[in-house]
Amino acid sequence: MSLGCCIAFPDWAYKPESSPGSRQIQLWHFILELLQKEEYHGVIAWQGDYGEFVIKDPDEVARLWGNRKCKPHMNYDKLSRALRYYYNKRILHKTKGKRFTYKFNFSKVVLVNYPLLDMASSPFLINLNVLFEYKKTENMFYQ
DNA sequence: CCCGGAATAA
DNA sequence: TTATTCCGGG
Repeated sequence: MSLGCCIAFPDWAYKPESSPGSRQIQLWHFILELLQKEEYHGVIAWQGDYGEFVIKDPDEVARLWGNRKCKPHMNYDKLSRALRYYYNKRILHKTKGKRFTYKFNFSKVVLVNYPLLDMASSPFLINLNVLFEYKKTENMFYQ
């Protein structure tokens, strides 16, 4: 278990993208990556309910994402379409009425993995469970 | 802005 | 399969 500035991630979550067998960086993993770093708090940050985040600078997030994926023409319109594909996959959902605001779906995973934990008491454990969901999505890829 | 269909790519 | 691109519609 590694400890970041304020969020704890399991060690497997730090496996480099370039390691053999690993896929290309996924958007929602990238989002978590930005959320984890202090220097991007002016661009994207946790805000409101647990798992809820706000894209404060959509153009910049799109630019960063486009930069990572070598897609220089990336913009928020296209990035948000990719985020919308996560709705059916139950990775994300929209916080209606709040501009540029989305929320990670982790409640179910919390119940599955930590039935006795109080979600409201530990933000970093919730983020941990987001990554457990990731592990499930990736078919235990990192295990 | 936000939504989701459709075509296409890798 | 996960986006990317384009886009009509609310």
